[in-house]
Amino acid sequence: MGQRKSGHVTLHDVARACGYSVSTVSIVLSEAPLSQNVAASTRERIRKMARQLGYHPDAFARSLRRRRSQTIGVLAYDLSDPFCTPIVRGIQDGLQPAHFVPLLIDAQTQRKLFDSYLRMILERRAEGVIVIASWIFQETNLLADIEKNHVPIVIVGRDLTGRNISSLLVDNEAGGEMSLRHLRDLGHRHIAVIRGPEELFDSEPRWAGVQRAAAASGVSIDERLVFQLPNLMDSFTGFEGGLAFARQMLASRRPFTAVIAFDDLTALGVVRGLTEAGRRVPQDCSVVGFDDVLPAMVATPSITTIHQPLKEMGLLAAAWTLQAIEAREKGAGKRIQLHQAAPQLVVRESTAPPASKEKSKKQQA
Amino acid sequence: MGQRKSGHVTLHDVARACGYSVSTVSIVLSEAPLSQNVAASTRERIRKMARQLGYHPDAFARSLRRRRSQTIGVLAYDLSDPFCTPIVRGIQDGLQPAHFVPLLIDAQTQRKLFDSYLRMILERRAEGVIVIASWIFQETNLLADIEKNHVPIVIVGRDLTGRNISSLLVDNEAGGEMSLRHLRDLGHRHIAVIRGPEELFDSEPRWAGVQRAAAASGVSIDERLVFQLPNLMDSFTGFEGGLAFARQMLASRRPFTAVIAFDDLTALGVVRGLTEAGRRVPQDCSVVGFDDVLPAMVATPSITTIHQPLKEMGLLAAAWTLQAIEAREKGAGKRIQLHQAAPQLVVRESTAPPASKEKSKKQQA
DNA sequence: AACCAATATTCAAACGTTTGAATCTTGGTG
DNA sequence: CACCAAGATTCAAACGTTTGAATATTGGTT
Repeated sequence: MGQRKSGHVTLHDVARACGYSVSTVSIVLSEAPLSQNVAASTRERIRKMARQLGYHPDAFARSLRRRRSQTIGVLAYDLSDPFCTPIVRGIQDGLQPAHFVPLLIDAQTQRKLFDSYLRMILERRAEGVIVIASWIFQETNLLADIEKNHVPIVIVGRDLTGRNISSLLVDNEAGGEMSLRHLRDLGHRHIAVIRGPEELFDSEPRWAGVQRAAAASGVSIDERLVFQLPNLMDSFTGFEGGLAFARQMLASRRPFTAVIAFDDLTALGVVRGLTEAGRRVPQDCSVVGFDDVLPAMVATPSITTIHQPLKEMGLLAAAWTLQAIEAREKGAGKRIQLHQAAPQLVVRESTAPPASKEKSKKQQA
Repeated sequence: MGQRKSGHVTLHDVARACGYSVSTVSIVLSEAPLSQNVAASTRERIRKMARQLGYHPDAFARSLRRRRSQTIGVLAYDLSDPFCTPIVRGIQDGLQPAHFVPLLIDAQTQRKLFDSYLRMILERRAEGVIVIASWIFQETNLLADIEKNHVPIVIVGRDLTGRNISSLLVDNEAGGEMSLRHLRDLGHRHIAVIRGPEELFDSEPRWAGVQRAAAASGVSIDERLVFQLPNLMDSFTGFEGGLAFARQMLASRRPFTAVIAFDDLTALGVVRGLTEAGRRVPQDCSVVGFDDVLPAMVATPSITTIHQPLKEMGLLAAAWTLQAIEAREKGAGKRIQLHQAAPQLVVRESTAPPASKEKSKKQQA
């Protein structure tokens, strides 16, 4: 009935329907400070009518006028990677109390999409941007655009403080250390390592951590048992890489009793490869992953891994973004921060002490 | 430099900078039909200046004026469920060519969040809504609101055509049949079944399919080998349920050589339970899942399952929504549709013929 | 009776676009 | 030289809000 041209009920409609001016209605419905001055009876009447007509304020008009979008762009490099979703959830939860909404989109590991969606995010006047990144994010040209528009940006999963961007990631090196130390404590001495792809930021520090812990605890790592995943990678090539390397390792007949895989999917690939060849995990060979994503938890044996506090990282990313926005409003200069979240060793079923002391016997069979 | 009060470059800025009126600049930059009448030289000049200043049209102002948001609200019941993400990807891909953007949010299986986010979607004037649903979506009050605002809506994962909503889901019954027939063809006769939670729409038809195929192929299902998952469920309780039931089945000492699990996570739980008790999959017991999500693929043994064409379903959902929007513009009445996507059996490592004992030996023939 | 301070409500301009209608240039034609 | 049709550009109103300033309505003091 009250609907004029647009399919939506507007302030105007409500005003006309209850005989007050648009201003009054607006003041009441948006609970502006002035609404204290509005007679309680009027308030009641207006509210009732609004409800009755099914009025919802138009976010566009409101944002245009208030110059606030209440939106944070969230750009995930690959939503189907189980790594992303807990972070996203943390972000959403962190934004909600401030009445901000994430504008969440999936770059599907394609640079082209990434770019065009980033532009879209700017056009929708996001007040901040959170990028969940990995290799996809190495160019700076878009950053320049963002900077030009003074939109605060936080990146999770990479350290880009060098390019003046607040960054949030797990302490990869500590995680690497943990995995090696765990295996060492179990008694392993012949440990294979599958490093991450060269392009991926996490690869280097994890490997460094492993090496450091090895040196510190007197374990030497046989170079011939160190592999590296190839570059192009969606969450699935990790699995395939793990599988391929496991086969390769076994074929080389070089003895090893444990594998440190770059991430959980890689670890699962390794398990597959070992199982294929008749090696049992963990009795014949231990495997440890990294990330602690769902598949690692529900596989049998479940994968011992290095847990990343993903949800907490998402929460923090949201908090930083909001606080950067606030700072900008107050005219405060922007402050770039870095946080390395503490990883945590989660011991599950895929690791155990190495078989017996006569290692070669069983393993070469 | 050109930026006045807002942090953003506006049409006005561009106009002033190159000495044309706002209208002209708008016409050129938005490639309106009138822009054919604009001298090529002016066009060039304007474009160049826009680029130089870093102008991006304000989506709010544009949407307000054009009365189009170019946005489809996408409400996922649980983004961290690996079931959701492929659908989301399909939706996003289906929307892109039409220059629509999904406003994607995660209801986290909470009705309260679901409601408040749905309102938010309406306020942001989404031109359509796609709900990826399961149990969470059983009330109609919100639907009424949506209807009132004439926003087309499509639901994927449930049949709500009864409530006048276009629905898109897998043919659960066919899937159920497939899983039973697969096991039967392998020679299994003692098959346990774990049904889905009662509240979940999929549960019933899958079970019906299993029963139908059983009847048709002369396999009888022992009622005492039929279980049902409890109601409250995030994607993880499926796993726990499977594990619990596996233990229970084994404890009952009732013989069975295969398990049909409600979904992949449940299947993985079953595998865990069987393994715990020393039963090998598939040599001692076969397990089949449903959905074909990532964890089923990367586990060892990989899980034989019923594949849902999730991405295609997402694409179709997007197409339907867009076409409903178009129809509404043309004043055509709304048409509600139903599609049951064809599932597909994916044979992997978790199923095999039953161990050849007394009875099964004969039946293999 | 004039004045004041609350209290209650409305005006009108603005946010950044788009677009139908209006205006201003042209050069070409009769 | 008056006239016209394109061709090129601009006017001005609108989209649905918000908000500082203005106005109208009270009853209460001097």
